[in-house]
Amino acid sequence: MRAKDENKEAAIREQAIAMIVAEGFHGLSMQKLAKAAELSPSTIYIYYDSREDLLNKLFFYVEEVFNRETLKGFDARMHFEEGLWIQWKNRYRYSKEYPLYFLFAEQFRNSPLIRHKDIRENRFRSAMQEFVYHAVQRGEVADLTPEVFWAMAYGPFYTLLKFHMDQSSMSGKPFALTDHKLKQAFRLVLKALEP
Amino acid sequence: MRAKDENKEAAIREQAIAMIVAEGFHGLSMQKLAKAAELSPSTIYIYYDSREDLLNKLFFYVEEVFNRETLKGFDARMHFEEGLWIQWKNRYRYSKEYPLYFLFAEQFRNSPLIRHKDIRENRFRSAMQEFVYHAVQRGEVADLTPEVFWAMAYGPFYTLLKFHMDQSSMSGKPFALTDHKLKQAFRLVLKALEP
DNA sequence: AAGATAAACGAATATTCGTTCTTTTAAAAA
DNA sequence: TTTTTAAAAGAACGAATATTCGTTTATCTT
Repeated sequence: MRAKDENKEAAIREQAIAMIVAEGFHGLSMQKLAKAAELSPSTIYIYYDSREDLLNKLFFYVEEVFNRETLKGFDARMHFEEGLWIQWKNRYRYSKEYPLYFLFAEQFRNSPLIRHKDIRENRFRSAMQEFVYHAVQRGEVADLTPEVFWAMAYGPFYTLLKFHMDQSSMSGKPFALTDHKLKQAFRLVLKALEP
Repeated sequence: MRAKDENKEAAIREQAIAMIVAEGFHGLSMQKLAKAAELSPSTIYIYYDSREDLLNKLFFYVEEVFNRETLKGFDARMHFEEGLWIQWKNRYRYSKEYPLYFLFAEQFRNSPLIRHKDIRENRFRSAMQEFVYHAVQRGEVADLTPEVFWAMAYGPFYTLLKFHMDQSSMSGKPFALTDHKLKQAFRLVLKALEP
């Protein structure tokens, strides 16, 4: 029997993500995708049951890469400052290495597609919860509702990151996120979160 | 001549926003919209040149309401703590009074549609810039890059608000944003931003 | 080398899309 | 009341949509 060409699955995935980032969900048609990935429309259906199945699998794949990259060098028993900083750096690095994945996930997260599934639970890892729990025990960080903590610890970071990715300009020139600005914001967040 | 029924324009607008929030941009078809607004597809084209024109006008309308609501009771010469708190409360109130508008705008903002236009500039009002400038002069707040300031001042707020709107659950039960949690987060933000 | 099997293809399917055409209707102007 | 004019309707348009069908092709097994 003829062997599956695994390159094709990756080609479909990468082209689909690129198309969605460039033109949105309605910009992804199976025929245009087939043309971009240089294969027949029907071939897509060998790897994915349907358009909806494709979208779901794209999201799960991207989320998997995100989780892997985000946990690199991270340990739940780290001191708070070190652990949170690693999280920031990992997420920042992820957005630079996989910018299309990042933009795709943001688009997905803000679309109603996600509401029809129950994907959101996994977003916040139990490793992070454990990390925060121990840091609170050690008196390294204020004891807050999980959502308030998350909002303080990551809200500023993601706001900066999205400015950067969208090349938003608050005044004149487009914003570029530097290591210095990232560290500066991090210090402010630490200040807010000290017990 | 026959008079325009202005109710129709509003009906089209509200139904379109509801459809987009419920099913995404590709969930908005002119024929389904016509059915939902109880009129003929061709009637839509009396009020809007095309589907794209409709989407643009929806966004501008929603942004206009947002700006109006957000500036209520706000003055650029207010003291920093009072002014920023009014901004938080106004935006919170807006999200409660116009939840569909809020969700629509979030979806629009994270889609590539917005990249094809140049809408984003207006997002951050000059009134806000003036407000921050004076507060810095008076030594009420740290002097930061606009983007870093914005990320600190609004990042946590919007993260909380989106948890609330999406009914995300970080742990067990769905999150509900209370006045108390809002005030708590606000105090933490003030702490981070003090000079 | 021959046969088997699934990958891959490209054309064809029915449906839905945005938009326009033609006709009817209602209200303002005469 | 008659005329005029644009609002509103609904059927119809071609183009594009997701998916499937029948056939061909490549590679593994025998």
